[in-house]
Amino acid sequence: MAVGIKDVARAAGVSPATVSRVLGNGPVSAGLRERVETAIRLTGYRPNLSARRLRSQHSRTIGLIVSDLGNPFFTALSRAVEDAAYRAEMRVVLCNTDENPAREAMYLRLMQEERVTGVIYAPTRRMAASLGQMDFDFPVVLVDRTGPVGRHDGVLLDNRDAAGRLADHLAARGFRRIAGLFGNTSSTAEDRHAGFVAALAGHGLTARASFVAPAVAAAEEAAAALLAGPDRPDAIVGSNGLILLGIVKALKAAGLAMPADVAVAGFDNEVWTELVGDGVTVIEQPVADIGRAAMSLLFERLDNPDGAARTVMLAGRLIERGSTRRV
Amino acid sequence: MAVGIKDVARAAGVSPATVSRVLGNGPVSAGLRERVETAIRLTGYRPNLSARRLRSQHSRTIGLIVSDLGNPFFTALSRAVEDAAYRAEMRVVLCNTDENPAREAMYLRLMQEERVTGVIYAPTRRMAASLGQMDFDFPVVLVDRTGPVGRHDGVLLDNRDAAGRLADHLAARGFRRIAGLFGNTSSTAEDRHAGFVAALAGHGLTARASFVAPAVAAAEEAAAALLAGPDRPDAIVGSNGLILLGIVKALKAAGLAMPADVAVAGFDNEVWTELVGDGVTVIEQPVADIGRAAMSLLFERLDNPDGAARTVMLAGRLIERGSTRRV
DNA sequence: GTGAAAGCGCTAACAA
DNA sequence: TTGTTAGCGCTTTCAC
Repeated sequence: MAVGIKDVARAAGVSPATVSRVLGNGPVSAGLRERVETAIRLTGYRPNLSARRLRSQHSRTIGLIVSDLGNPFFTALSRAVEDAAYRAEMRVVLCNTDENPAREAMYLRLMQEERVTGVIYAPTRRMAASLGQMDFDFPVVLVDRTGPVGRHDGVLLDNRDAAGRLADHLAARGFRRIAGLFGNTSSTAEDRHAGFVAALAGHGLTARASFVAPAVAAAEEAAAALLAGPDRPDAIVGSNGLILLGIVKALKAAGLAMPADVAVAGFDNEVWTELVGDGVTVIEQPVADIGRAAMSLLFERLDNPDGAARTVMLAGRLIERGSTRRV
Repeated sequence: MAVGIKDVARAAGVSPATVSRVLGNGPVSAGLRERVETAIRLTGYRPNLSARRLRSQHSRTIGLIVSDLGNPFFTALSRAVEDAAYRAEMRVVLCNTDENPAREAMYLRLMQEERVTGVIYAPTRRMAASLGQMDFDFPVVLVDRTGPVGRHDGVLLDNRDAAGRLADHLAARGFRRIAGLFGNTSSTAEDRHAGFVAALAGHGLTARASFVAPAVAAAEEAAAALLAGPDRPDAIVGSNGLILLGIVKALKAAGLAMPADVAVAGFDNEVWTELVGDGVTVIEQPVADIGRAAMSLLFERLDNPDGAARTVMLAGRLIERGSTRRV
């Protein structure tokens, strides 16, 4: 059998409580502490986290529920969150929903059963809608996407502004028949769509926007249709890194050049965007800041459960590259 | 307070044991089962997994320890593992070590404290070496990288063969001054190096190989040095997706064309590889198969703890693209 | 098929 | 500072 705290106590000639105190940095005299520590080493004792959590009634665990770990934005986010958690001596359990509401519901349930301390969560639009009726025993901080107003803390990019800047940039460069492909699962894509449409309208332009599954294949298909159809756009925007990738693939498949035939721009400064052609113009998100901000909000909420919900909004940065050069 | 099994029992007019049986699909009469189920719904009962695990002495949890979630290979792997786990009604806890042995040790310890059922693990070379002395209370299946021989089950790509195929391909295409950049943290990179060197020798060629940190920036730097130095190679190979990316970036920064100035090839069929220039020649790994195989090995090991250690080796697939076209 | 009782490994409350 | 005791929420005997 596994060695427990009692075995250690026996080996050190102390009571289990003393061992527990050593483990938890409680008040123990130096002499006993040392004896216990050697006993721990000798016996190869490993605490049983289930027992500890059950008894102590706190899990020191935060859940991070993201919609797609294949999206580098979320991998980067998870790294930031994990670093912050580690500094606070917390564990993080990482959950990947694949934009699937059923999986979101499952993980949300799991978080309750694990009795996590708090959750950082990027909900699909569909789940965000039901979030209003749900009750959790832990604080939830929304990242990247919004939920019901005033109910949860959140941190987001200023999506309308960023999308507007993208639109302004294209208009300024002389593009006129501008299309946009937006994700159909997130509030974020909606916000980007809204900002995009509004900004183009400000230039007297009408946006041709469609909503697609936020995945490479779906975006590629939609972009291909756009390129093959009548009145081919002279610029296409993608609302996240995956969609942008699909657009670039479709262009390549159609044998069209960027920006000579069609300009391209979008969100997320992924590594490949500076590699294809003369680079793809993108909005870069301050991912690490987003992660840190989410953790801060979570910790503050734990300290002060009854304060008003807060939303932190961060600005994106436009990186101009060859894909939107004036031709 | 949270509602527990006793509250449900009281609400249903049964004993806690009966509720537990309903929860665990134990033998309960249809009538009572229904009463309990409605009581569960009414009370909003959520099981406490810590308590359940403590009492039942099994966690139904498998740990997946990967070296870099920013590497699409591992994101894909985690998806495959999670799917298989889900089908077996198991949870997976996903741990990202960033190729950092200290983090590996931490997560390995955590897995023990969580009393996981088993672990699937991609160790750095450094940790793999110490793995021989370590003892775990659960089976460990190594993926992508080897450990001490005969000690753990494992599933790997046939790395020597795949690297050899890459070398053969380059030699056949007429490249002669061939360099390779290999990761310096994994047995896998070593195997690829060995296969590469051996195959080139078979063509009477000498490989110029260097080992670098398996990350984009480090690879870019090393590739830049290679390109700027005397006797510039006419082909460079990268031992994983991240390194390959660094090489391509360095070429771009140096204003060199692919394959006109330098041919490029490597491992991992990441999306961007078919996008830059006329595409990059790569070895594609059967990631999903690797994940599934790892889970199978794990489950079989749980059934049969004392069988001999097994290693499953899978073949890679060479995808020829423009980056190695004969010029 | 059902309930009563014990106890998983630990920490917290209380006493000394 | 240390030990004794109780009990976290659940599952698993064991009896009936």
